[in-house]
Amino acid sequence: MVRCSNEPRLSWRRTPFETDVPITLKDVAEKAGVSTSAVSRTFTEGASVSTKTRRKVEKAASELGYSPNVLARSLTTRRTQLIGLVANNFENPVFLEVFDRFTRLLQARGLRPLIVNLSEETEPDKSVTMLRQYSVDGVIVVSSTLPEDFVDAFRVAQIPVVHAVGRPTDTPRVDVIGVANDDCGRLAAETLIARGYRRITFLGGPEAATSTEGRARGFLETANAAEGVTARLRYCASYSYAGGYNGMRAELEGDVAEAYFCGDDIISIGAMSALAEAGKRVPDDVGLIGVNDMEMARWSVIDLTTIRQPLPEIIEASVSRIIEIVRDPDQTPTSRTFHCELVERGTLRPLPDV
Amino acid sequence: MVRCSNEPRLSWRRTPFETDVPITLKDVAEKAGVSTSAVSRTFTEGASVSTKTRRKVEKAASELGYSPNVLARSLTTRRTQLIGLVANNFENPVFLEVFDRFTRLLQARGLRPLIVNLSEETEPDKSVTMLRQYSVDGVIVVSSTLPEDFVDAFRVAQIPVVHAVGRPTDTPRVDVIGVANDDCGRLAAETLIARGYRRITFLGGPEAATSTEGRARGFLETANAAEGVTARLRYCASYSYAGGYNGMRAELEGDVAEAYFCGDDIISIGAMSALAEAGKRVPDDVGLIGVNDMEMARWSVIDLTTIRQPLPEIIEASVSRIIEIVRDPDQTPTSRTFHCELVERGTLRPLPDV
DNA sequence: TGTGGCGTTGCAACCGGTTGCAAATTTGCG
DNA sequence: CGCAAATTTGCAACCGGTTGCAACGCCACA
Repeated sequence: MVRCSNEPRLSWRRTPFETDVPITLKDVAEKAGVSTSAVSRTFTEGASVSTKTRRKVEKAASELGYSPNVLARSLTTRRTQLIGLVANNFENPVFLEVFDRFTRLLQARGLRPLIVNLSEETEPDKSVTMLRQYSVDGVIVVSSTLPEDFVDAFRVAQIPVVHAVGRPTDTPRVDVIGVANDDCGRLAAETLIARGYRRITFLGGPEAATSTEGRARGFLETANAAEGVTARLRYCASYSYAGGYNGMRAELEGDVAEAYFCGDDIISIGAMSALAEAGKRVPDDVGLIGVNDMEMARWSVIDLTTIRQPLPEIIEASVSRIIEIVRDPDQTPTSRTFHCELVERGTLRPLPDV
Repeated sequence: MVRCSNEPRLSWRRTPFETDVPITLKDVAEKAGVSTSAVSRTFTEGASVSTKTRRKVEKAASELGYSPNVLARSLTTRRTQLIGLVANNFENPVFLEVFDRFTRLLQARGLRPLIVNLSEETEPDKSVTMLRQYSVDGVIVVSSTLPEDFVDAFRVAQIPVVHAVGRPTDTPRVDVIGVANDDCGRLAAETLIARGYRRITFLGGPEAATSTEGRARGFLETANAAEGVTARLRYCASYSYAGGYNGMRAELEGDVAEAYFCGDDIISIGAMSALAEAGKRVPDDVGLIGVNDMEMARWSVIDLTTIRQPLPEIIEASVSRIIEIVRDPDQTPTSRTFHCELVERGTLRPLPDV
């Protein structure tokens, strides 16, 4: 390999980016007539450099279009500024909003998201290896359907990890940011009952998802406590349109309930489609209420009544938290719980007249 | 900093991931009783190692749970296996499919996607710096609305770049993979005219988007060549639900056309919502045809007639191409053009009886 | 047994940075 | 102006790997 950074470059114009070989510390040091340490320190917060050399270095650096190589730096600082963003559901449109927010927030903090798509991965260790090879500073697992072993694997591997949209508990094994799922189920049941629905069903996500269980519990608790209300459960194969669609198709073969609490907005939309195909009108024949309040819920073709999960807040909290843990890894994991609220739109019948 | 990899570890069980400090080459070398070079070569394809040492090394490595540090390696090999994935539209749900496919494909090839969200970035150089600091091997720009300066900036910075979903031309400045946008516009116009629509309008994306111009051109060409057909144009502010919604709202204030060719499925859906709110039925009162054939287009609540852009193929081609360019950067940029096809669903009136 | 050839091995330099330490310089103060 | 303290600087080692090169061991063949 030929390094020729010392020889004059051939380009007729000397703009920062018209160089053939990446500029290194050494190039800048030479040009500025100082040691490489001086250059390094100029680019290191809080290091000791006189204003004079700093100016010389900055001049040389900007003339050469130099910017430090984060990866080389990471070798000694042990910080890559890389954050693994692990997800396993690319079917639910809400995740586009989620990625949008995560990527912006991370970028704004000088971090870079390294996406890991676990859609068809079953080996926790493999995903750990994938991220360890890149020495990510930390990992944000954003999923409520990923088996616990996955997030556990990061803990065991000593990689700082935050589980976003996970299930908060009193003594979590890793940091968790999520919502009170049972409250969410309770709120749904209360809302449906208040609307006068009597035969109601929870059309949940995958039975194994951490979110499903809590929502089912809260829903059933409240429903069973109410006079004359019968509540049932049905799980969908995934948090996706197809999941909701097929779930509702199955319902349509039997006794259709008066209203459904869907485990996610996307399930509601799938259900809505199946109902439409079967000639049932929403909300006239069947009521629907979802969870999330994703962007699409407010589209007027959808116009979905739903329970808002404060995703922006959850995401912000996750990013802040991972930064904290990276800075000081010896923290006891904590749960942070956000609360849900009802968002009224057009898929439930109005409150009965008093 | 204290390195203590030589001292016995304290954990009661010796599983690969229950170590406190990341395992390095040296650890493995020591344990296997060989030099670090031997270890390195064991993990380097095509290097010269005897079967005996290879076995010793592999044993030690797996006992220690060692996997090489890609970033450290990249210093000498000049390959990080990192691919920048640059996008600026996180509002169009089709991008979730796009990300899903890209991330899977890249992972399958041993590459890692580094997402860069350019939603609110206006400085091309900044995005270049962001990616150069991480020495990405290459960049895939996936957008038809990003100003050309951005992808140009990568070219100038000598970073291998592929522009996916871009506008193919005869002499592209960077590699481009996309569709024949004017064919796409032509196909739309032909389809609408065949259905007997006479007053038709192109409800395009942002006027500055590379895709919009070609589609408009093909659309107008064909429409103007047809007897008794009048065609108009209206641009939407963005490829998003809101873009389409507001675009159609503006239309509704004037002369509503008989049918609309929407520059993207998501624009169709926005338009559809605005129409529904105005009490217009699709396709009875107004016809709609989109572009993309995104997942949602087949949802029965949407059921959108559309022109399919072969995204899976475009994405596969983009990944293959970036790998080629990374391997051999001195290639003349080429365009690769895919063709569109009509997908019939429920938002156009049927063919008139013959 | 001697010798040539080949596959394997380790040394040491290097990739692009950072950082502890001691030397060199500047500053403050009497 | 002299001297000690504070600040700045460069040297050199190191981060975790790779790789050119020369030395090594082994085997075949004469």
